[in-house]
Amino acid sequence: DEEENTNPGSSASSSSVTKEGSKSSAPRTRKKRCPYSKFQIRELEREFFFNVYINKEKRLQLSRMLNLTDRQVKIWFQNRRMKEKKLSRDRLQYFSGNPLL
Amino acid sequence: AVMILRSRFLDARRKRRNFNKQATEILNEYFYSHLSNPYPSEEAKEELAKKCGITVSQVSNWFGNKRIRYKKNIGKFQEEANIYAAKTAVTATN
DNA sequence: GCATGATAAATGAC
DNA sequence: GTCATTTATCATGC
Repeated sequence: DEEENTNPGSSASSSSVTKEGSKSSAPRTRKKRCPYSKFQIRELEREFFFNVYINKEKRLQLSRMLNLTDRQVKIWFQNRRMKEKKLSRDRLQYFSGNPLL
Repeated sequence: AVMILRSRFLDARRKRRNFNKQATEILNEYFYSHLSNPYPSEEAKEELAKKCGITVSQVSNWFGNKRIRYKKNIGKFQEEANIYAAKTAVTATN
């Protein structure tokens, strides 16, 4: 069930140029949200289990393996840490009878 | 036992349940009375959460969804906007 | 069948 | 780095 990620421009070695190579620092269109595949998530989660903070070396290695950009892996770890924090807050609230009342 | 509870909790994250009508009223009242800047402060969120009987995260989710869905189709919410505008106008005159 | 709440990528403030 | 947020997607309610 592993549909590989057809990331627009991720594999392409050429077209990573900002449009209109001339002067206009164009208001870059926000990158469309692209859900990651099960395989990508598993590998990211596996690394997150070992260290919540990933170093630059492993980040580059992981980005190549998963066909993601270095920036995407970095942001994934940031979001994942926020998710972990939220889960902790929710667990606390869940097991305490009286959170905010 | 704890593991079962924990797993059930994690699975229940996405088990959506609609808010009751009163909570939706309160949230909409705030949203349409702050339409120019529908970004409640952290304190305002906590108070809304308390009044609505939901969590602060749920308040944030509601405003996030409301802002973008309102912006994406203002016309669809026009009737709703008029209702709450009239409601707040009445309370203002009293 | 969409409305709605929650979550997952992506951005930007700080 | 954190963190509120935007946006699209997901999963459910009805």
